[in-house]
Amino acid sequence: MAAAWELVREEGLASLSMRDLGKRVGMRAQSLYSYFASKHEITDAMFLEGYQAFAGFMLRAIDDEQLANDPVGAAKTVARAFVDFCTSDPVRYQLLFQRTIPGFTPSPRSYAVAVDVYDRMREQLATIGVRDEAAVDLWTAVLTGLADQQISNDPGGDRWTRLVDRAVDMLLADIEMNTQDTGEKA
Amino acid sequence: MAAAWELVREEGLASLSMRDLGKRVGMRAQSLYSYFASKHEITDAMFLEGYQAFAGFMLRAIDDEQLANDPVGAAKTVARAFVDFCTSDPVRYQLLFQRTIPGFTPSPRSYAVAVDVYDRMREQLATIGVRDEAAVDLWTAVLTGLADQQISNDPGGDRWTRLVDRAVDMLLADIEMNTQDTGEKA
DNA sequence: GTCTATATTTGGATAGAC
DNA sequence: GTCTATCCAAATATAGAC
Repeated sequence: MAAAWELVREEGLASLSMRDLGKRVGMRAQSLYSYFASKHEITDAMFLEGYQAFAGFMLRAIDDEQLANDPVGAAKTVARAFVDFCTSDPVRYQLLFQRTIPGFTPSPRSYAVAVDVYDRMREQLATIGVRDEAAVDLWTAVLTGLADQQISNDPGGDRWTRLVDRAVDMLLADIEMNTQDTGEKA
Repeated sequence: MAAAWELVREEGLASLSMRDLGKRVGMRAQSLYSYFASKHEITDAMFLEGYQAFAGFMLRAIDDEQLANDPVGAAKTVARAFVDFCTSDPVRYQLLFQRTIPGFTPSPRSYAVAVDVYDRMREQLATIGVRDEAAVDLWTAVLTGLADQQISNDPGGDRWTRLVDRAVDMLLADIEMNTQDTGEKA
């Protein structure tokens, strides 16, 4: 798996081949079939690993103390964690969030894990005040947009990532304005 | 070219092959080389066509009257035009804005056209009040983010595109707050 | 578990006849 | 301009020896 990640970071997701992977780990491509039944299984394992890393990274990002004492700061911490996760590994970002690998569909098992991770992310967003569907969708769009522009147009730089805090202030102001206050406690 | 667009919309950008394209236009793959020196030339021509369509579509989107009488409405018109252009043809979006086609790099000539189009877009953004670099970058990130989520997670629907007007209000409020007013006229 | 040998498919591209 | 014939390369995958 480590060799596979190395390779796709060097050559791109679409260029991963059994031959290259075999060479990288010091064997023939055919020998890999003792470990994975197909190339698809390898990609699927990477997909799964990526989502597990995502969940771990995001859940470690904030602690209860910041959440209680500094909700806006907590929101920024979460947002920065998300964008950092995306930009730190563009190929992983492409595999997890863009799905542009020709012909790849995650297995039901991996897909289920991904869905579960999204559920936990939604819970985390709720804790920082991003609750209703439209707010979640806008939050997601803005942060993936920043990550995407950063990766596409200024790889390795910070032209877009440095806008994350500003974007969070913008989003929170918008959410406050657009949330129908029912007068009840949440 | 029309057949090539058809094919990539059906099968994806990466799956475009000379054989398929030949079949679609009623000839052998080899005969296509009378028209294009290579497959790369075809992709490059699509890239160029895409940017020309983009420029035409965006420049037609607003008229001077709306710009003068209703600046916020004009901003929304421009934003909607952009997102509509992106979501109306996901494959073209991928070719023009995502650059994930394995091995494709636009020719200098096509690239120059793309750069020129971006310059004109920046001028258009300036007319609706999006002027300094950070504002342009944030605007771009938010709208590509919406388009991207729409294409990836709700193709054919409107879960994200319906947030465009709200996003523009959000952006304009943010830009007004973050622009250092020098006290001079622009 | 790893190898060699091989099957099979796919796709870009060229040569040369007509 | 279009065809047939062909070359070449890359890639997944299987069979079977060791």
